[in-house]
Order: sequence, then structure tokens, then C-alpha cells
Amino acid sequence: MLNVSVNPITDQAVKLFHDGCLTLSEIEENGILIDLDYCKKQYKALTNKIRKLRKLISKEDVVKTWKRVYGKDFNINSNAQLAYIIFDYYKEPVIKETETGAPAVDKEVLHKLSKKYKFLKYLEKLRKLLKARDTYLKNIIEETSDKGLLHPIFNLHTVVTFRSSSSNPNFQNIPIRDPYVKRVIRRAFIPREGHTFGGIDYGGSEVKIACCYHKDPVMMKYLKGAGDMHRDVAADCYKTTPDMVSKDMRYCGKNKFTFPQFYGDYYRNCAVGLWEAIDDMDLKMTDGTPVKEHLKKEGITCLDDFIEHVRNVEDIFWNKRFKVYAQWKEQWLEDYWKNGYFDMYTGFRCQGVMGKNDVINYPVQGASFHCLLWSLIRLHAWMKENKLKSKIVGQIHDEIVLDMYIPEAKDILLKAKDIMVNEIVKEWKWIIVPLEVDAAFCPPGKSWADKETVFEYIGSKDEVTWSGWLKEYLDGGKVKC
DNA sequence: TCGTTCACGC
DNA sequence: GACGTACGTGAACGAA
Repeated sequence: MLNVSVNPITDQAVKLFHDGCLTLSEIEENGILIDLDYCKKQYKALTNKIRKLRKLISKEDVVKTWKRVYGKDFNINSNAQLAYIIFDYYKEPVIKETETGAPAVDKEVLHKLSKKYKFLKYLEKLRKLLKARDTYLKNIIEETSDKGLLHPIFNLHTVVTFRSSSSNPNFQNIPIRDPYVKRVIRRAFIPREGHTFGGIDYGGSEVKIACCYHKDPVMMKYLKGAGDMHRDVAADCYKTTPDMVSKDMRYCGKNKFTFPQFYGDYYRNCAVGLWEAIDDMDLKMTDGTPVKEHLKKEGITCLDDFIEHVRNVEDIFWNKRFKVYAQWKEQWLEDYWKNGYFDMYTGFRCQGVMGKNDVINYPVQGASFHCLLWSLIRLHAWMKENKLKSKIVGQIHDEIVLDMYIPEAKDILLKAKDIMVNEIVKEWKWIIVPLEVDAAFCPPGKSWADKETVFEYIGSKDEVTWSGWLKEYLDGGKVKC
């Protein structure tokens, strides 16, 4: 955002960033162990797959047309050429536009057209493989030292909200959602001998920090452990009762309505996302009834009906369910318009020209990261004091990433929990909701691709749970290290 | 060299 | 009543 500056205005804020800077430099120095042999083999394997896919594509009829149009300049990687062939030459109706008004050919568009054009199915796969090879594997290989260590950079001075960023390579956007790409890339990150690789993270960090600002009593009740917000909202979205909300429906309510709404999205976009998910994910209710069938009975038979319905859901969401949150947003905005700035709880002032959504989101995003940074500094200091073998090796906004010596696991996780949920609320009295921590690490001898939940702490229940391979290890079970 | 588009994360 | 996700890094293309 242009013309916006954020500056520390308290001694604590300055100290947080000084200490953060020093801590992050030591974390960078620690480095992450990389399985270079694997990387090189996988790089070659991907190259082979890419070559085969290119060959398959070259045999499709459309390529003859494409080559006739572009001659030797034919380029399968050119979005401009692809858009021309699909929307001008084949006269497909435009599905979505880019910012400049050109027809978009992103993965959503490709996927919709891939039923009709087989070469687009291949192209979807090709883009995925190219991304994995050229953005991730290539840089991991290039940046890894002779000792097999990777040292990503963590910056505190680049982001307008005073979050952090990472580069060379960016350690904060390693694939995790697509199961295939996740495995291909994360398999490269391995623990040191006798260690386990993984992370400890804050659960629902931004929702909780937002709640500290708006103090909405309904939200507060949810966060203190009464009821399930995402299930209740999903019930509204799909016009049913909470007990009929399946796991997939809850997921959609959370990721296609609630979070977008918190970030400032509006009902039309949300409705389209929720509607398309019904078919894409084959949504069914807990009794097995397909969601589409159910909506039909409720009188919703097309997208337009559904948009109208979601408009009503949005109204309930902000004007009934979370009305104090909505009032806070208005007041916070008004104060910004009057003063020309606002302050984060953590002592940073944001001033300059900001849009509505920026004013609401910046203080949450910034302060949320500052909680992680505060905890990171203390955990790192404690590990140094006690001369632990384990190393903190990175940070991903609300997660501390460690290469952890397995015999130290229990002490570290309990200490991290103590810092992240107990010590921090003593220093920052503005944190008025219980915090949550969970940890996921790979079993001995495995890689980051195999991380599994081993520890959870639910603040509202004041309850610690050990699970997975670590529970077996701690119980004296079969896990070998 | 730089703006645009795409794709990955929280 | 109109308007409307936030924050990043990095690759590739293609016009300047």
C-alpha cells in the first residue's frame, strides 16, 4: 500500500524488533538440513515428467492451430498466447478477467475448460510440475551449502503491517495443500541425526487477536470453548441445522465464508465459492443427503437464489451474530478517519492512506505476528541458556519451526506452551482470550513431508494432549530413534 | 528493465 | 445504497 508507514511508538515495540532481529539472525545461522541427493534425483525425475507432458501436449490437435498462429514463437508457457487461442480463436466465452480486463487463464479457468479440452488437463499438470521444480527445488538446491544446510533469510523490515517476510529461498510458502507437491518438496527437509523436524504453532491466531480488539461477546464465548463457530456458520450458509453439518460443509463455511468475511470480502464472492464447492467437493449432510438436494427443498435451485440467500447469511453474521464486532469495525474506521492513524496493541502506529479493509486487518495481522515473535525470542533464549541440542531453524507467521533433538522434545513443547500461552498474557494484558498451541513433527527417520500432530494444548480447557509417534515414544513404546 | 500474470504460503 | 479479502516472494513473458 502506497504512502503508509508503520513505526514503533513504545520502547517495548523497539525492543521487540531489536531482540527479534538478533534472534532471527541466529536462527538463520542454524540452518536447515537438506537431503541434497534426494533433491537432485527429484529434479531429474520432474524434468523427465515435464518432458513427457510436453510431448503429450504437442500431439494434441490444438497445438497445430497454435503453431500455425505463432510459428516458431509458439510457447506453451505464454498466458497471452493461450488466452488468444482459447478465447479469440476457439471463441470460448470469457470466464474471468485479469486486473487489466484481459481474459484470465489461471488454474481456476483452466480447470473449468479442462473437461472440454484435453490439452488443458495436461497443462494444469505441467504448470504444477514446473512450479515445483523451478520455484522450489531449484532454489533449495542452489541455496544449500556444502555442508547440506539451507539458510533462508527472515526479514523484519519489508512488510507494511510489520509482519515478517522470508527469501532466498522463501521459507514461508513451501507447498502443503496439494498432497503430491507437498510430498515432492517437503521430502527435501530432513532432521539432523537423532532429531525430528517440525513446528509449534498458534491455533486460530488471527481470529483470537482480532477478538482482543473488538471484544465481541458472542465470539468470546466461542473462543472460550462454548460451541463451534464454524459449524454454526456453515449451518446458516447451507440453510440447515448445526447437527446436519458434515466435516466438508464445516470446512467450506470456514474457508469460503467466515475467513473471507473477516478479511472484508462480501456475500456475492462468498456465495459463488460456497455454491461451486457443493459440486466440486460433492457436499453431503451428516445423514447423507446431497446438499444440492437439500437446498432444492428449501427453494434454492440456482446460483442467483443462493446469492440472495447468502446475502441474508451475511446480514445475520454481522448484524445479529457478531454485531459488536461489526460496531467495532465502524468505530475503528471512524477513529482512523478522524485521527489519520491507528495504533496496534503491540506499540506500532500505522499512518497514511489506507482502504477500509487495510484499517481493519493491519492491526490484527501485525499484532498476531508479534505474539509469535515474542514467543520465538523467549524460547530461543531458553534453549540457549540450557544449552539444548535442538535448534530453532525458521518461522512461518504463527509457527516456530525446529530441528528438535528427540530426547528434548517433551521439555521443549511444554516450555513453548508455557511461553506461548501463559508468559505472554502476563506481559500483554490486552490478550483476553485463551490461546491454543499445537505441534506437528515428523517420526524418527522421516522428513517434513511426514509431520503429524504430536501435541495440542487447548487454552479454554487448560488441557495438554500428546499424540502420534511422540506419545508412543514418551510412553516407552515402540518408536525407535 | 519493469509491469503483468500466475502460483505458492499464512 | 454502493462497495468490497489482507500480507508476502518468485518465475516467466513480453513490451519498452
